[in-house]
Amino acid sequence: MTDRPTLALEHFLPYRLTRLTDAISRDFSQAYRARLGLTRPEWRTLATIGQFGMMTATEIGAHSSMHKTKVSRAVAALETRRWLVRTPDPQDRRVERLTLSKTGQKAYEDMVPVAHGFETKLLARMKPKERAALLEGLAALERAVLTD
Amino acid sequence: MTDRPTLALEHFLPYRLTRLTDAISRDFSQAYRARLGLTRPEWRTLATIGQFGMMTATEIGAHSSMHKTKVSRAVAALETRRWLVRTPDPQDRRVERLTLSKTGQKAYEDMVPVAHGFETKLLARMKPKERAALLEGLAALERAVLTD
DNA sequence: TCGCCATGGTTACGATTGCAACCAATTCCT
DNA sequence: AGGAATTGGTTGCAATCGTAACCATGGCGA
Repeated sequence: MTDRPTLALEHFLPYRLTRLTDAISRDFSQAYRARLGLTRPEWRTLATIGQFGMMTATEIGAHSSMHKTKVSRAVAALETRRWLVRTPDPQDRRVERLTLSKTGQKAYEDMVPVAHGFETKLLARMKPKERAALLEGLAALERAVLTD
Repeated sequence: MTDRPTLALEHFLPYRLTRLTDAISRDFSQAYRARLGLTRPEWRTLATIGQFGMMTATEIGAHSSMHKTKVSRAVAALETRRWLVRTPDPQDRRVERLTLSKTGQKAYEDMVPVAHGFETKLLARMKPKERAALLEGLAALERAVLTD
């Protein structure tokens, strides 16, 4: 009996991940898109500068896993919105030092509890043991995928 | 001491998921894109029909979590490639019954071990306990997110 | 110092995407 | 029976995205 080979899509790890990720980040983006009118790259840029303070565009890309064109456009959009200020680096005139404006900082501080709330509410729907398993498994997968 | 609120992006679940998913499905899509010249929606469509046999476009969308326009375009592409055949449903003339052609079936059968191999190799980089944790955690997250 | 490669960042372009509008066939309601 | 709402599927359009090309500046070796 040579069965035809089959693949159960619903058990296939890459598929499961994309489906989960699509659903979750769609839900989450609604939480801030409606409230702040931000696109996802803009949100990430805001989150990264908010977390680290002054940064360059390249650093933002490295830390938020975004392509540099995405960062460039997101920075431009946030600048138009006056949430972000560029100042040229006196040491190296290729570089722009990016910081949040007062308004941008305020927006960031408003956003943080929304993000935490979203995550908490999501994890609250799982049992403590499942939650622990998820976090352990994700950390291990990150080690397996994102390194070396 | 009222600290400013901060969010550590690298610990934030939606971000971790998108980063992992991006990396993994980029790697995987290279495995078949190079070999078969398929886009991701086309791959999913092939995988879904291959798994279930005859299907309608709507069913493919439901089972593979794809928007109907994506399915429609993927089906058209696979049809052009002659990997897929449409036959009108005699009961309901709105519906197209979609099946793989012999060539399409062959491509599917070639693809299945590649997919399994990819997944196995990925999971092999984790310890058995981590692997178990990941699968348990993902299942729980699916329950939490994709239902009700 | 001069030429060459590397780096920071932007832009042009083609491809992909989702939304909404649409067509055709069917079902529902009265 | 006959119009209204639903469903299966396709297409037009605007927005988004990644690749590659590009510009400007800086670093480095001879």
